[in-house]
Amino acid sequence: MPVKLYDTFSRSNQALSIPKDRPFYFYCCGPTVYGPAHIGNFRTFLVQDVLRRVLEIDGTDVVHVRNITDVDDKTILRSQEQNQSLAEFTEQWIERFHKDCKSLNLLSPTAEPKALDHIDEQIQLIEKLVEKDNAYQGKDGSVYFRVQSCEAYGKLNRIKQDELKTQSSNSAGQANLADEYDRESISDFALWKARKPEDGNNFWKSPWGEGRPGWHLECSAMVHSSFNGATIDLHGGGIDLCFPHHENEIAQSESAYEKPFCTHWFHSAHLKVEGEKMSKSLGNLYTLEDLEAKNYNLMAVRYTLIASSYRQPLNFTFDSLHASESALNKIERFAEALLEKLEQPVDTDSFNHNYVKTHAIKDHGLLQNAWESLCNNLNTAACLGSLFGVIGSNSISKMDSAEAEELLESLGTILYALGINLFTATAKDSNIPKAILELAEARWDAKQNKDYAKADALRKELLSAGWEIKDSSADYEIHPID
RNA sequence: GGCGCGGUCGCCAAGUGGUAAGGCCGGGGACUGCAAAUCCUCUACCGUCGGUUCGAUUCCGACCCGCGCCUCCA
Repeated sequence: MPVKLYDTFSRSNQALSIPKDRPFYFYCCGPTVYGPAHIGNFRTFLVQDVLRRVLEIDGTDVVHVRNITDVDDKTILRSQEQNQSLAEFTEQWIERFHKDCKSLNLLSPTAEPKALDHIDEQIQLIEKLVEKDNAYQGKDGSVYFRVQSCEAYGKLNRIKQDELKTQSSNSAGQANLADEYDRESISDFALWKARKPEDGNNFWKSPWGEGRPGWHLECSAMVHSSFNGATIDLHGGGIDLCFPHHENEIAQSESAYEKPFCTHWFHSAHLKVEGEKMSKSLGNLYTLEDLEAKNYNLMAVRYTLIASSYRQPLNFTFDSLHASESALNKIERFAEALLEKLEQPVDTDSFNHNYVKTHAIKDHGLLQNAWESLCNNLNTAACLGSLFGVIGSNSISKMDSAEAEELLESLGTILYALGINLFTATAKDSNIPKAILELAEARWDAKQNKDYAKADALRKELLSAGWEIKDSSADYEIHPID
């Protein structure tokens, strides 16, 4: 089934063209590693991850490259503040990023090139651009891309060059004026940034003197080297990268190599938190660590971040996290019921291993609609809607073992596409004070002895101490009240 | 000013030219000593005004409101 995706370039839904003679080339702009990634960053990476999974289930061999930007103003500045070498500094955040990716169940990219490992290619690219007169060295020693030399500049964002220049006159453009004198045109952007004192030891040699690569250039060079100079099939990133970053990538690559840079463009919308734009000052730049500290299941975080349209801004709220937890729970009950239908019942612990994977199935059975929704521009909301429709239809009550097995495979495939593992919520390991444990134990004893008055009194006492008791038939649990 | 997105039940959110999926919350019920959990069950005419049409929430136009990018940013 063809996978359709909204293509930013053509501004329309397009069936992705899958090459027949080679894998599908998918490049994503990855993180700049100057600190922990926040959930907004992860939204983009998660959406890309789901797309990749859908393609793979569909039988497409995907080469997924996601770079790491390990040199820029922020990484340099922060490393110096920490008295660390740039490499030392970025290494810790790369590790942290990998850890976070793992806990969100993101598949590892096929390759993860780092900008600093590709300085040579970047210099070669600049040389090419200088040679072809697409670039020049400015008065400050930096090398700039001559936007005027690229007729097609602006085609991704549908911006006209003459409009770009006039932008300096409006409020948004004011900041641009600062270093206008260094370059020919306000819209020219840096390919190579000349060394400055504040860069410390962080500079590299180039034909234009010491300095460091510009951000836009890094991606062009890494795309080129990662895919051996081929035109790539899909390029992804947050919507904010659409301009100027991706526009600049196109300009650099197409000017230098004289062939189309990329066929489809894939941008995901941003995240708000509790209705507000994420920002440090508002204290709402949540990291996974923050959410874990609040005892949220990271699978619910994943669910929240992928459950609605990736093209729409998403308002991340704690309400939505709770809703996701409940929804996940509902899916778990459904899976559990299916597992019980099997002739040789499988316990929930092995569910993910046995079923959440790429089954080689053509027919998704009851979940065919759910699957088709995913293929239709990654419509995860409709997919989940179909899934819950099946869950609510009570269709499993009459199922035999074989039918349950089949549905489990379909379910597992859909969950794999979404990257959702079930039954991952770990018992919240609160440190329960001894006194509370004793009270709870006393209450349980009273209940067993049918001394309900005493049991209820103890429950109340526990409640006022901030602890809640939940009974099952054979046991009880103690939870702190939020 | 330029480019772009959106306004659907209390919240979140799909969708279609023929009278609107789903999730959460809430109400009712079952079950349970109670509570929790679980299960069953209930609730919308789609921003405003025009137009096209046999018929529009879905197409077109205007307007109102909200938002993003145009500067580092997933």
